[in-house]
Amino acid sequence: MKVSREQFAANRLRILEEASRLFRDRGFESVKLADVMQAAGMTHGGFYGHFQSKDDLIEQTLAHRAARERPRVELERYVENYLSSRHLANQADGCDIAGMAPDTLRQGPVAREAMTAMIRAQLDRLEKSMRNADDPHARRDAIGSWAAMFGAMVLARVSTDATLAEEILTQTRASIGKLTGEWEPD
Amino acid sequence: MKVSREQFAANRLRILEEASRLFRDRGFESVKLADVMQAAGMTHGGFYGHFQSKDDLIEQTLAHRAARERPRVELERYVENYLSSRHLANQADGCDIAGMAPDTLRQGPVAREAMTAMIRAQLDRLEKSMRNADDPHARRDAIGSWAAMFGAMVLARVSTDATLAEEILTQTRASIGKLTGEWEPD
DNA sequence: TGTACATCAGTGAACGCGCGTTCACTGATGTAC
DNA sequence: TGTACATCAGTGAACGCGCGTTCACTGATGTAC
Repeated sequence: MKVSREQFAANRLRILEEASRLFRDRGFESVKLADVMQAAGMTHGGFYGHFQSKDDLIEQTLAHRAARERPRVELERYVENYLSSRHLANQADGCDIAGMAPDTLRQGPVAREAMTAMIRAQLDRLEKSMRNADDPHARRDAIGSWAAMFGAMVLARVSTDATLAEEILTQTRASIGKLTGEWEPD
Repeated sequence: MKVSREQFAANRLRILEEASRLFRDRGFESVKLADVMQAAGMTHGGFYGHFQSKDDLIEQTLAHRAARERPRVELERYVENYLSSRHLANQADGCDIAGMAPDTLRQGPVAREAMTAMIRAQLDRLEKSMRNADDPHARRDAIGSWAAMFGAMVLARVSTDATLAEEILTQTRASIGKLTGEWEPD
């Protein structure tokens, strides 16, 4: 049965949002189109009214999330939240880059282009949030901190050892603190 | 045609090594068993004489590489090589963790257990290589540095923008230099 | 040391499952008059 | 403002391709005598 124009547009957004959550949680490969459509409250046949293929969905999901406006952050709190047990466990609602960049490594140029835009935006955003934002070293500190945050989250999520995972998060937090000199100097 | 016992053992090792290179380069999913067997100089049918399944191959490949003896490193040079354009481009011969941890995120507990062992060994190795190895902060610096190195390599490899990729590597290198105080203090 | 035979590693064709994709159909939307 | 009809978003069964897995077969290995 046909739906209204507004409902059609809403359905498309719903698919993109549910896909984004599922992809972050379980990766592009193991998430089936039927899973996405079911999560969006439809059956799988309707998928091709919205997207050309699964690859197209992956690309559009990344582009959709990349285009999202994001608020300016307060750096210290952002780092704390990012490197928290809550974020470790909550992949579906967590960082798009931590959740999808590992899978995007194996995707084609279009998907990787969208992910590159997300990374670029994230680095710019962090740089502007640095206490020393006008300092020529702000960019270095932003990149170094972000690489460590992202890396720590991926390593901690791979780990089957909860103690090791927590240690990676905690020590990376301390390490960024030392790097940026923003808290707990030693 | 049957082969000698020695040849059989050699073939198994050859499969594991070729699988490791292919998996690092292209990931677990897109590498087909036929690709692995062809790289090892055999046809795909012989695979099941060595392994129970593709998942079994993935697990044994990780365990095989995790069991490898690794030389003590000279940290400064190790970081330079790790965060180099050469390592960026050369995935097949590069770091096992950078090459396979992103894919292992989506694997079962056995594979993730083997990857966890690799991460643990790598952190211990780096900690012992720190200039301040006896300092209580050595572990923090090792974890912070490694998270940044691993994260930077994955982010740079996802990037379709070569300039951004190089910037991530260079700035992360500088950032680790500042963190560990081992070179180029500012 | 040589011969006969059982074993079994590797071959390559064939199978079959999972999942992306297609398609005939339904019935609500929205337009023409 | 109401009615008739064309459009088309969504349904769910069916299709078919790719690739992991199986299997009958081959011929070299290695053991028994």
